[in-house]
Amino acid sequence: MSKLTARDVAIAAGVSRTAVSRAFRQDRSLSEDKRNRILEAAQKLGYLPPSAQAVAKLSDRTITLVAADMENPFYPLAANALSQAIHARGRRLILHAVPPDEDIDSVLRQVLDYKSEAAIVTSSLMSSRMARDCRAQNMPVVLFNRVQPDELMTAVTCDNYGGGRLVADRFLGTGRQRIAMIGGKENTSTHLERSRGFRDCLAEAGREPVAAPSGEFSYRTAFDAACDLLAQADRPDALFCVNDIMALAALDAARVVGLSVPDDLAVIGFDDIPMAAWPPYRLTTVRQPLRRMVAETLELIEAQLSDPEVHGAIRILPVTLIERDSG
Amino acid sequence: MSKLTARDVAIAAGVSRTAVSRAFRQDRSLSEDKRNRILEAAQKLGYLPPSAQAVAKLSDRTITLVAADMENPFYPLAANALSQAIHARGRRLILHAVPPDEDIDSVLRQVLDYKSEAAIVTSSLMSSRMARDCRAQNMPVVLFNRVQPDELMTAVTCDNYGGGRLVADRFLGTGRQRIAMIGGKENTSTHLERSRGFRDCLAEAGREPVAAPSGEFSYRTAFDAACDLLAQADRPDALFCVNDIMALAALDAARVVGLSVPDDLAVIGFDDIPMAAWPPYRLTTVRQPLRRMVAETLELIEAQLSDPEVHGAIRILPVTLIERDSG
DNA sequence: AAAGCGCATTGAAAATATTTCAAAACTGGC
DNA sequence: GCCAGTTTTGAAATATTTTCAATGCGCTTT
Repeated sequence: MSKLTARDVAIAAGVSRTAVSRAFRQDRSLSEDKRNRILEAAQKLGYLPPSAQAVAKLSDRTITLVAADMENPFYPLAANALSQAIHARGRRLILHAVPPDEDIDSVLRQVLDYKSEAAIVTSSLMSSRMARDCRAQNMPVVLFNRVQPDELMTAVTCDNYGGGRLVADRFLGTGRQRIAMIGGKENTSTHLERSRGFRDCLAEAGREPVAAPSGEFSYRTAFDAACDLLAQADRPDALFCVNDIMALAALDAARVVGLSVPDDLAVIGFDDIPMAAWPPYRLTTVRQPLRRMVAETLELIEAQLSDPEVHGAIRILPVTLIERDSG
Repeated sequence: MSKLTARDVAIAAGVSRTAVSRAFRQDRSLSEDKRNRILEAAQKLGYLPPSAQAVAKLSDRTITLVAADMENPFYPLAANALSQAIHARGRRLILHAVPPDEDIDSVLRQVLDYKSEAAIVTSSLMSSRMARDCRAQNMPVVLFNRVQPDELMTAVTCDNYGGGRLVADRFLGTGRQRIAMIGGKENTSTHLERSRGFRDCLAEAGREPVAAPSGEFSYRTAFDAACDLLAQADRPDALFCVNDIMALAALDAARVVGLSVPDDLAVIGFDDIPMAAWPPYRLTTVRQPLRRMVAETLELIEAQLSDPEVHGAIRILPVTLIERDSG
């Protein structure tokens, strides 16, 4: 078996040797159609030109994490857990920070150029087109803590819907009368799933939230929203905040207003960040199984690396209600 | 001016074209001596072989942040600020997470291989040898929030020593009698400088800390240390914690013990993380001028990129005492 | 409708880079 | 000092990349 050269690929794809060379550079003078045909043939044969080999060598054993929203402590926490697990498996992690207003697709384009072994995306949604491109280049992509309506997308997430239900259940079980929630950013899957579970469970008991302002996942906005809510005459006596940072803000607001927790007001959060356990808060919250989520994510990546046909797995991991003192 | 080829480098270095090609690969069949001579000549002429160009193109306009210790909220905060500033300048950031027990040198070796434009290092110390290698490859390295006794090292840090003095000054000015501190990890420059400033200023007033346990920069350890300290009969009435996370732990400990802040106990931290301003804490603290530190860091990188001879600048930026309610 | 123009695409040939291979230089025993 | 083995080297062979002229397609102009 002689060594594989560009000529072999050229013959397989029915083009000139020149075209093969061009397909691997950003050279625009090649029709999209032809390039795809060449890349496909090259992949089947396992051919890489020297320059691509140099790049591939760099990216070897490297996993890219695409993350935005590093203001929410859950994400540094997740990044840290992923980083450690990835290092433990003899790989390295590079993190692409997504600027707040930047399109995920443009970042993933970079990631594709870097050709790391795989990408983990914790931020926003990606276009189906980009998902297809990643698959075409054989780069596994796993959405972390996000789901997306795409048959072929792989994702790991906790049971956000079930978590929302757990909270509603608990409020109902402890006889809360005026149940409210503070939501996150409207178009995120975490916000949508958590509040849907919460509302569904309430609805089954013939109830509904008395208020549901948005806290935009931020301390400051949630603090203001909670102050508003608690200043009203018919203030809620139970408050579900769809993440912990907002729940901590709600507890602080309750303190400012002079309410006693959990007697006057029960507060439950979501995530179980370390601060939730701190003495002044002792926040009851829904714990995301971070270690398991990380482990599953890496497993899915391994699975996709060893068999490129594997797609579309969505792993939803169970959550637990951590009962502390706030509700 | 015709295009530069391997032949030109070969002539300049007095070797064959083959040798030039070899110098740029990991090929071992080339004497160390000769390889260095070739690489030097190539650098002077500005020659890169195609495969190296492909790699260089990837790294173009990319700055690497080498960070560990993402548990301390100051570092995600700094990473975020750096990320935004870097993106604003049309570059991108990749972050190499350093596993807790891993050697910074091995990580920097990777960074060198990736050949990004520059590196910012927030974690631990690097060896002089590595610093030399980075300079040899013309990659600027700026230490962020770290200093290191090396003539040629570039660093940006806040005035940790001065900040320590500010705190001591304030405790003395408000008539505190039993002044203590909780330190961080012993061998870090932030811990050393902050506590040295604090101690020096006390010493000038003929005083010294009544206690100075280590909180290891972590909430949990600092909380325990503070509980110990405050349980004693001759408990301190003023406590300097060398970072904010530990100061928040101290405030929580004071609350548990039933002390009133700031009457029974003054607590001052260092960093001014967002949580310090939260209502239940209202922590008085020393603010690091994060935006300016970021701006200076990027300026130093620009300066080094445009003139490789620039080295050894250490920028120490002034800190401010943010007076809130805790001391 | 036909000719003309500009642009994208293509492959042969030229230029360049990489690998192979055999020779030369060096090394460390004897 | 001489030999066997290893490392280092450059000429030649092989591979890749770039250049360049040719082709064809779509659009405008006549």
